[in-house]
Parts: sequence; structure tokens; C-alpha cells
Amino acid sequence: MTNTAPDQRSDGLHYIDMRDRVAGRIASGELKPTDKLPSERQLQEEMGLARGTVREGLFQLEAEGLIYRRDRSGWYVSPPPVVYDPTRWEGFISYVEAQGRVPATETMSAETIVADPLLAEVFGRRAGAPLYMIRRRRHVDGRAVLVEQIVVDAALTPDLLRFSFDQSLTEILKSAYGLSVARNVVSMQPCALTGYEAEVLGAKSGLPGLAVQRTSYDAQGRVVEFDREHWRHDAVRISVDTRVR
Amino acid sequence: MTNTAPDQRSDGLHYIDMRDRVAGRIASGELKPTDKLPSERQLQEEMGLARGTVREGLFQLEAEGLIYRRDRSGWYVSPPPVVYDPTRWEGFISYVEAQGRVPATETMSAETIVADPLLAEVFGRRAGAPLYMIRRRRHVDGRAVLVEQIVVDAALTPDLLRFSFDQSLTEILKSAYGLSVARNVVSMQPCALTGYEAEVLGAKSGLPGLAVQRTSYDAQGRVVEFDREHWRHDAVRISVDTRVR
DNA sequence: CCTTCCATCTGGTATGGACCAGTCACGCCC
DNA sequence: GGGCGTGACTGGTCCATACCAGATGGAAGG
Repeated sequence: MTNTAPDQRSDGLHYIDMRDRVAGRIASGELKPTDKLPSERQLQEEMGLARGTVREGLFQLEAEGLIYRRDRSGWYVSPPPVVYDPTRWEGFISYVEAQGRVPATETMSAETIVADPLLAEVFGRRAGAPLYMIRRRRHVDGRAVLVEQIVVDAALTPDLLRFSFDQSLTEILKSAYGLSVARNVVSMQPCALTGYEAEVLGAKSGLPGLAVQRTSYDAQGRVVEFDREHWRHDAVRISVDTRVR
Repeated sequence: MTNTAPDQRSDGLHYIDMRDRVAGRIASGELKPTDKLPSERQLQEEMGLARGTVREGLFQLEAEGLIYRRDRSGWYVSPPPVVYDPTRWEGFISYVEAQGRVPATETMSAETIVADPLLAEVFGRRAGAPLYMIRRRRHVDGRAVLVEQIVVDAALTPDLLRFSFDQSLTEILKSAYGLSVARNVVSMQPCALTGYEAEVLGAKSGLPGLAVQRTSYDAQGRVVEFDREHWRHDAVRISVDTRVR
């Protein structure tokens, strides 16, 4: 392996060529965000390849975040990702709008649950303590990009379920319960979207994603929110700005 | 955790079944980290599937980070990821060791370059200003997990190239030049490893990865380090702990 | 005008065959 | 004992084909 720098030449691999040709059309602006690509069978003929080879190239572009698919509908050019700073939570709606995009939120469920051992530890409660769990799906420009599951301590937020969660939860916690966030512990891991997450995002099982887990504390060190989010990998860029301790 | 969520009907999809059967062997401990899986042709026969179907299942497990491949050698069970806080840079070696793993660093190249427009802007210099660029590959327990490209300002670090970079660069900057980091701006994005990055990590083009870009400033606001890292997606979990501003 | 239904288009799954290109362990040779 | 070559093994690429199931849009019917 060369110790010198990057840049490879046409490997002669058909699916790499195919990938680069389509990537070229996107880079040149011939194909624009949300545009639909030709069908796999059209590309197959156009490039003189087997369909499997065409699909291999498409998978590469999908992994790079350049294109995405809508099940049994077609392949589309990905819009640019939104920038997200999980440590500065101003609310999904406001920061998506600040980037000139159109956000939308859908509450999938909101219910009372009891703490299992893991959640009990997170909240510093006994197993069996009452908690609220809210599941939401969030969209940017009409595309579902993330699904989240938020857990809050029922003892701190009595009767929370009377609110609508299609708006900012942070706002509700602050104005109705006087809870505000002083510290966030965030952990992130690239993952594959499978099962429930893939299904509600309309993605094929195995699509690359990003799992974000956020624990928010108030000034007294109480856990205000415990949040797990699953993002489509091509929909987000994480940005964090911190002072070193 | 309480995955009260829907789902869990065996779809009857062969590659999902195959995936789950192998995942079961890993979960049960029958297959342990770094263990080699049976060959694709063995699995094919064992499960009565076509090889393409077996591979589809393996790709899913790879996307989930459960297994990885060594080119033309075989599929192996992934070791657990290392936890990495890009905002608290103590150095790769020390935090990997702190997690009971064995780190290693390899310097691929170290050279003087001139600032292109992008780098010039980052460093607040004119295009053409002299900079040092260092490329390194880093390993955990013998497996290459990330490749990084560090750029530093030659004006702040005269004659930097006389050092060996198989040790901590942060340490060199501090002890030899009195530079220490007061602020980090980090941005992360799931990506696909392709071309140069895939090659030096011994990965197939298209493997999911995580791109991390870090700009480090000293107390005077000067750029000390500009770093781009590409991680194997299954090798790392990002963790950030911050106070809200 | 709206709803319903159906033909068609699209991607999703699965098979099986072929050949290529590194890897790796074994055994030969020096 | 150590270096080298070789051949079996393993994943990587590519092909052709078939059928399934959801998406879609237009035609038919209310």
C-alpha cells in the first residue's frame, strides 16, 4: 500500500464506475435534491450492466448519503443534512426552521409506564416508579428523518399527558413545570436502522443510521429528560462546540 | 430496555432469519468477539440458502456493527466499541488503554504543505502559508479502526517534523511549543468509507463510517490543530458531557 | 366530483452459476 | 530451522432469471 496520498483511478469495477457516473450527474446539478433517478432497469440498460451491479452502485451512493429510496417507488437525490447540536437543545422546530427547512412533528404515542431497572437507575427511582413515555416522528421538508422516544419522570411532571406533544416538549417542561436543563450527557453511535425504527422511517432494514442518547439534568442534578433518537444517517450532521475542562 | 414497541413477527424473510440466527449465536456467547464465523459457503449449506441470501444477512449484521470482515479472509465477531469524547482530548493512547484495550499508532506520512483556500480560512492565514500535515492510522487490539489527517500551523510549531508522531501529538504541542487547547469545535457525520479511507482501513468501499472534524483553539483563539478522522462505524461510541450555555 | 379498481411500474427477495483475487496453512526445498 | 512456493479456501464481483409486493396513476363506475 502506498504511503503517499489519496486518489484512486478507475478500478475497472463496474459498480464503482456506475456509482461515479451517477455521482457526477448529481455533482453537476443535472440531478437535484429530491429529483427521482431513472429506474434500476433503465440504468441497467443505459449502462449495459446486470441489475444486481446497478443496485450495488446505488447502495454505495446511499451509504454516502447522496441518494435515498422510497420503498417500491424509486431512488431520489438526498437533500442536504440539517446541522444538529445535541448539547444546545433549542428544540427541533426552531433550529430546523433556522436552517430554512420545514419541520414537522408527529406524536406516535404518549403513555404512562413503570420504570424497568435501567430506567429506574437513570432517574434514581425505584423500579416500578411511574414515568411518561412519548414517541415521536419528526420530518424535514416532508421526509421522515428521525424517531425518538422520550422518557420523563412523572413525579416531576404531574398530569403531563394533558398536553399536545406536536410542539416543543422542552417548552412545556419549562413553562408548566419550571424545569430547565443545565447539563446534557449525550452519547452517539452509528447504527443500523432495523425493526421498528426502520419501519416507521419507511427505510429498509439495515439502513445506516445514527443513534443519539441524551440525558438532561436540571440545576439540582435531577433527570429532566431521557431521550433516545434514531436518525437517518444522511439527514443530519452533528456539531458540538465546547470549552475544554 | 422496554421495547414495548410493535413488531417481532418473523417476517419469513430468509436473510432476516439468517441474520437473527447468527445474532443469536453471538448473543448467547457461542460466538465471541474476534471469533471467525463459518464461511459463506458453509452457512449457505447449513441454512439451505443461496449464497447471495447469506451475504445479505451478513451485510445486515455488519451494518449493525456485530460482525466485520477481513478481505478474502473471513467474517469475524466485532469487539465492543471504544468510547470517545472528542471534546476532551486526552490522547488516543491513554483513553484506549483506560478502557483496557491495546492501542497502536502508525504514522503514514508527515509533510509540509501550503494552505489551500479552505485551510487558509481555518487557520486565518493567507493561501500558500506553510502548514504541516500528518496522516496516521490507529489500531485497537490490532485492528485498524481509524485514519486521521491532522493539520497544524507551521508558524506556531517550527521544525515540528523532527518529532516522531507515533506518540501523542497533543503532548508534543504542549511540551515543545507551549500550546494547549482551550476550546474544541467538533462536527460529526455518518459517512461511507470509500477510496483512500476504505483502503487503508482494509475495508470494502461503502462500509459505514463516522467522519469527525475537530478544530482546536488555544486560550488566545489561535487554531492549534485541525483534524479530520474517519472511524469504522462499529469501533466507536461518541460520548459528550456538557453544561448548557 | 369522488371513490374504486386494476394494469403497470418500481424496488425487494431469492436462486444458481461462474470466475477472479487475495489469504493462509502446509509442505517442500535449501 | 527458515524461507519459499503452491494449492485449497474465502470473500469479491458479475451475470441472468424469476417472482413477489407495495406504489402509482389512470380508467371505470358511482
